[in-house]
Amino acid sequence: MSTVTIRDVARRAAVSVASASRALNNHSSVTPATRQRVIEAARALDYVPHLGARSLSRGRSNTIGVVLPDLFGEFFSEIIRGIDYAAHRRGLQLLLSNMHGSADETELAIRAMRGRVDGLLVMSPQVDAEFLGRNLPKGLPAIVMNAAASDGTHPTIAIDNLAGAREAVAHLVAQGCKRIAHVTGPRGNADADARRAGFRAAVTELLGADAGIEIEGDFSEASGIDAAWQILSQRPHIDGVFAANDMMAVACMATLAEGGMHAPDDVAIIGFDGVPIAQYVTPALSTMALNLAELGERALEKLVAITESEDQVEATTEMLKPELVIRASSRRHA
Amino acid sequence: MSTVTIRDVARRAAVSVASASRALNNHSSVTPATRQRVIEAARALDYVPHLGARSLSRGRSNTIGVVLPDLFGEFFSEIIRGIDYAAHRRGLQLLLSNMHGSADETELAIRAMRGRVDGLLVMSPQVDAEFLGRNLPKGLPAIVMNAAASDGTHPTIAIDNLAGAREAVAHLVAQGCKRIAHVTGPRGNADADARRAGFRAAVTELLGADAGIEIEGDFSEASGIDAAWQILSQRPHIDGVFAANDMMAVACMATLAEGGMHAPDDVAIIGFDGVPIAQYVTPALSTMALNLAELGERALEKLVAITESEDQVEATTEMLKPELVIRASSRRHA
DNA sequence: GGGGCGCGTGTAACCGTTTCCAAGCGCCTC
DNA sequence: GAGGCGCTTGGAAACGGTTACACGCGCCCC
Repeated sequence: MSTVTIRDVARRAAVSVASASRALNNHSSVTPATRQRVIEAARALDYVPHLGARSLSRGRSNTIGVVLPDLFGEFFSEIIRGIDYAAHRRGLQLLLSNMHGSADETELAIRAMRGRVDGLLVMSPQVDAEFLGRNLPKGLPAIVMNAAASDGTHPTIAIDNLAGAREAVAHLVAQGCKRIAHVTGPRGNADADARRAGFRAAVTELLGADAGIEIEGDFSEASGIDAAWQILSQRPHIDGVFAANDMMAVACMATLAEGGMHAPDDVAIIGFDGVPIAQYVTPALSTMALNLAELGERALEKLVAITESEDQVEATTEMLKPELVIRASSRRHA
Repeated sequence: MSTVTIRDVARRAAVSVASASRALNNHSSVTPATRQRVIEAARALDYVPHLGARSLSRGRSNTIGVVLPDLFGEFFSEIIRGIDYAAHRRGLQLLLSNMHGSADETELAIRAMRGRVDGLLVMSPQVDAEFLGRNLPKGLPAIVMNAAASDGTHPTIAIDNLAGAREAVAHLVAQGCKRIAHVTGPRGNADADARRAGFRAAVTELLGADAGIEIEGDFSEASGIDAAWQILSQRPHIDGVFAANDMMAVACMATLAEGGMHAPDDVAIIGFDGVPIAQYVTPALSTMALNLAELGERALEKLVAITESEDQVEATTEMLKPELVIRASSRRHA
């Protein structure tokens, strides 16, 4: 074991551990001579401070915890990238936790963070505000990303799913679609539910309630394929598809093409999220684009801000608005 | 602060901290009655153990550190997913570090792990074995993923880039390609260098040295686009492209199509890595597929194995062989 | 020339757990 | 009835750092 402690360093430099600690941490009031001796001793022994011990005594760890519902796919990897980028700039480490879609595990994951992180970034679209309020440790700064609703005590950064979904539908209608299918996300998922609600509202308003049909999906590639088969068998024919995420949109579009329905001429298709893959499929996928890396980055910055400010933080809610990106998959030659 | 410690619990249950600790950890020899009292007290106070303190006194953290060169793109997110999957199964946490492509940061990242992790997973294709040998803490179990060469003391899991590149070229030749371009990865990157070497060897052997040209890339989307412009301006025309990763292949293929060179008829294209996106582009991209999630998973399992076994571990090297996946982008109607 | 002040250093307490060791206690056995 | 054993419990020492506090010393200033 690289089990050389600060005591060894102190002994070799012939000073007390206090001085050694001070010298190594660039603290005030250490003679240049002592500092030099200590640093040399540390180098000679190849001393590396034990960060666990340090954080125990300092009361802070320079680490922030990230609790995500999953690690699968570009959606989350983009968010992590944004978080990491901001964390790196501030010299913070990331402790990652994945609750694999279950509320029990969310609770577990959150508890496992106690005493190891200075703050928490929680994204958990399937638990509600009440749950978070009950489980988030009292004194630990936390940012809730994209929750069903704010619990009223933690700042929140959420995606404006409702507005996004409405805009997606409006776009399809503007392209001339008369009968639109919505491939939904899983029930109970806050994002999915909000997108569904936006779809319903917009369709009812613009075309009448009968013009919209919902096909149950779960954000997965497989469910996008299933949805395509259902669409192919629909009568009268569907001429517009709004999928609750890009992954389903991509898979659905490819499968529809196999079945003879080609975008954009036979059917206009739009997704949600704006993950990188969307621009490489053929035809390129229209989408309600989110800057997920920025979402992660902003969440971390916000967390740092409340960590550093002493005074009570107010539970503000920031909204991230999706941006309509029109590509070939929904562009009608009108 | 949720600053209730085990002392508070002990006091409320009217036992010593020792007994409290034993009760909470399901230790041997605590009366059911005491255990009950302690557990109730803990619940009443909403006690959550301070894991930093625990790991200090226990000498293990139930956390493993992951040092990656980057967090960008599907390549790494797939690896992380695999690691997470295996870690989750064993109740381990993940401390993530990103060295942003620099050797200095690698050193920093590794040092920042001391005292917080029980083992290390290091992937760092741009540093050599000597560097790792110098920087990896002596007593800390570590697995090197995909390094230039083993440092002889740490077990290694590496990708068989050489064989993969040869197979890719052989496939293009079998499709009738006579003049093949290789869009390379960045120099100094072990994976990139090995793929380049494999390309050279295979081209020379199968078509003669003149049949191959190398176009410098850096694994990024942008460099795939640049490469396409160079290919479009080549005389005589290139009829096969082997890109050092899928991202460049995808971007290159799309740009070539804009310039009038369509795969697979005008040019056969194959990538490397087998990231998910490859199957959704049009035409679907042929690739040398790696099961990256499995790579991550195996690395973690191996790490756990050496962590648990007392005896000296031998520095074995495991090879992950890429698998040729033929899709439309390289399938000639021949 | 003595009191005070500032500087550098050391001693020891502390962070929150776990765990070694010793001690109390009841019961069985010889 | 005493010795011993096993079970439960508590005190205290770790783990490896940081830091409050005290202390010695040289200097300046009145």
